[in-house]
Amino acid sequence: MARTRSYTQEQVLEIALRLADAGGAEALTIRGVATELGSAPNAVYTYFPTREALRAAVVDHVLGEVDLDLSRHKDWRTALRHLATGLHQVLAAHPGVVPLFVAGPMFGTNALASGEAVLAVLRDAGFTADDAAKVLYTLLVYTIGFAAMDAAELPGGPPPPQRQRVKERQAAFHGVPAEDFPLTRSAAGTMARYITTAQFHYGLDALIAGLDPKLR
Amino acid sequence: MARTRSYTQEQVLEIALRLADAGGAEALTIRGVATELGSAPNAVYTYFPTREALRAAVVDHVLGEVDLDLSRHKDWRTALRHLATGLHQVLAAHPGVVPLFVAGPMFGTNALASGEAVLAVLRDAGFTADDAAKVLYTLLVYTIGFAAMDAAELPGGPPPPQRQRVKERQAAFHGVPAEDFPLTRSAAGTMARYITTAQFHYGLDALIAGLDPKLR
DNA sequence: ACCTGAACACCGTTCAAGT
DNA sequence: ACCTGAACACCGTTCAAGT
Repeated sequence: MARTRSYTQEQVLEIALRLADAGGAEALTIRGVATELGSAPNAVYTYFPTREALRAAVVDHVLGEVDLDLSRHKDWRTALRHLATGLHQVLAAHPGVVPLFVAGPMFGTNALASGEAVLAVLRDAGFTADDAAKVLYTLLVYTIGFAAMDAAELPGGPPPPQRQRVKERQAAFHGVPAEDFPLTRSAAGTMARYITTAQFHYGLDALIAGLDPKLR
Repeated sequence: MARTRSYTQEQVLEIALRLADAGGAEALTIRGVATELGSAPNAVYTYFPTREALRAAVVDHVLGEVDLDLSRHKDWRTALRHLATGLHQVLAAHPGVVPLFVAGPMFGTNALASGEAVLAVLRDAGFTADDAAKVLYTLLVYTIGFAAMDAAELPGGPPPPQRQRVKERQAAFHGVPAEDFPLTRSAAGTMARYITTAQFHYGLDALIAGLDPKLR
C-alpha cells in the first residue's frame, strides 16, 4: 500500500548539512544520515538516488543562504564584491561543505539564480554576454578556490577563531629553514594570514580591478 | 634481523600517481597501492605513516614536473604567467591529483622552492615582502581553484579531449530553461568553454593586470 | 510507496606475530 | 627492519522481502 514519507527532503538535507558542519565533508555519509534518521542505511535512497545527488542538494541548499539581491548596487564592481563577500562568508561558516562546492552545483536552482543575477548586472554595465559569463566564472573560481584551500586545513567541527588559526600557522611557518628559503621565512607573518578575510579581499580587489579593461 | 626495503619511496609514489591518473583521486588508496605492490595493505605503512602523508608526497612529486626557473623572464608579469601556465598544464594532465592539491602542499620541498622563486622575482620588481606573499597566494588560489573545478567534473581515467568535453557541456547548458534563466541560456556557448585554457587565461590576465597597482 | 535485513565489495588503520 | 594475517570499525549500493 501507499505509505507517506517519514521525512521531507528538506529535513534529510538539514541533517546532512549538520553532519558536514559537525564532522567535515567526510562525515556527510549515507550511513551517517541513516543513523540520524534512526533508519536502515538504504532508507536514505528513498530521498536521494545517490550520495552525489545528496551532496549536490546540500550545496544548493547552502547557496540559498547567500543574499542574491544585487539590484540595489549602482555599479557592477560593488555588486560583484557584494556577491563574492556573501559567498565567502557562507563558505567560511560551513567549511565541511566547501569541498562539495568545488564539484558544482552549476545547475541547482540557487546556482542558476545567482548566475542570472550577476549576468544581469554586467549586462546593464555594458559588458557583452560573452564577457559577462567569463567574468562571472573568474569570480567563482577565485571565491570557491580561496574557500577550498582555507577549509582543507580544518579538521571538521565548528571552525576555530581566526586569531588562533593564524597563531598555529605562524608556528608552522616558523619551522621553514631560513637558510634554504629566506624569502619564505621572512614572509611567514603574511603567509600565516593567508586564511584571513583581509587576504581574501586583497585578491578580490585585484581581480575586480583587473576585470575593468574588459569593459567596452 | 634488518631487512632491506623491497621498494623505494619513489616507486611507491609513482604507483600512487598512476592510480590517481587511471581512476581519479578516489582510486588513490592504501589498499590499491598494496595490490599494485603485490603486498598486504599494511605493508604500505612501511613507506608512509598515513594516507594523508602519501597524498601530500604525491602532490609535491607532481609539483616537481613544473618548470620553476623564473630567472630568465625580464618582468614579473611574464614570470607569474609562466609559472601559472606551467602549473595549469601539469594539473590538467593529472586531474586525479588536483583534489589533493587543494589540501596543500605548502611545506613540500618543491612547494617551498616554487614559492621562493616567485618571491624573488617580485622582490626584484620592487614589491614589498608583504605584497609579494599576498600576490603569490592570490595566484595559487586562482590557478588551483580553476583546476579543481575543472577536474571535479571528470570521472577518472585519462582526460577526454577538450573539444568533446565542451560539446557535452554545451548539451547540458542547452537543458537550462530559457524562460527562467534567459541570460544564462544565451551565454551557454561561453559557459560550455569554462574548462578551456582560453578561459583560464582570461581570468589570469585580469588577475595579473589587477595586481599591478599594488606595486609601489 | 516506503522501509528493512542481509549481503557484497570496498575503505584506513592497528595489533601481534613471523623472519 | 620489514612484512604478513587477522581483525575492527567503517563505507556506498543492491536485492529480495515485508507492510
